[in-house]
Amino acid sequence: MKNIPSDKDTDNVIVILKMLADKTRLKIVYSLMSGAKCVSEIVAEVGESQSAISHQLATMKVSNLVKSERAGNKIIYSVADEHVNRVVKLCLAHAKELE
Amino acid sequence: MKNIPSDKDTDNVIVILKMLADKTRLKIVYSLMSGAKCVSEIVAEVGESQSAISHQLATMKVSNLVKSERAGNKIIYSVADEHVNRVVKLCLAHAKELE
DNA sequence: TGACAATATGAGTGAATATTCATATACTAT
DNA sequence: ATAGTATATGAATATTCACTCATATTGTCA
Repeated sequence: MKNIPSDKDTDNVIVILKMLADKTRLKIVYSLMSGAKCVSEIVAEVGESQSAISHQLATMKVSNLVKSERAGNKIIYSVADEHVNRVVKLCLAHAKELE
Repeated sequence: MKNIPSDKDTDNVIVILKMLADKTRLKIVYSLMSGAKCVSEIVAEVGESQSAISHQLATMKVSNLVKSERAGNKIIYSVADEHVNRVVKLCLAHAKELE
């Protein structure tokens, strides 16, 4: 790396990496990669408590990994940024090669 | 995501993401992305203590992010896997878009 | 061999954070 | 209004982990 990234860029990189580097949050992203879902659907797919999922969704939203929108009774979450999908897929390719 | 990744793949994804999601380790990778370097050079570039860098290099080696080779008095570290470079670059592209 | 340089490592401490539990808020339908 | 469903949130706890300090190891050179 010739041009060392700025501290600001570095901090932003760390935000997205830290968000994805947790099993619960990564599974949430897996779940949302096949389409937007409400919280209870995510809870069912990921298999953690409603509270744990809700807490994580809140931090992921603050970190701009997901966005949300109300639909009546429910809140629909979706992946906020195509980069998130690409990072996950790239890491999965890496993981496959380790097999 | 139609095919949910296996637990094993997921764990491996988390390993690489967790390794990169730390400022000291990310700076080490930045440093090594411009070429292999000995520990004291990395210490000088990253600006953390020799002990801190050495500890981190050890964990990064166990996690297969870097590899090392002795050259006389010194130990030369380098990035172990092209995926590492690509993940970092992709995240940097993401960071730039946030500006 | 002895002094020095480069790197590694073990123990201890402090900070960050993921989950649980209990409860609050917001919307729907009767 | 009331009950019920969906989601959010505050506090407390437990765990993880990055750094420091002190010291050990390994190699070089005179």
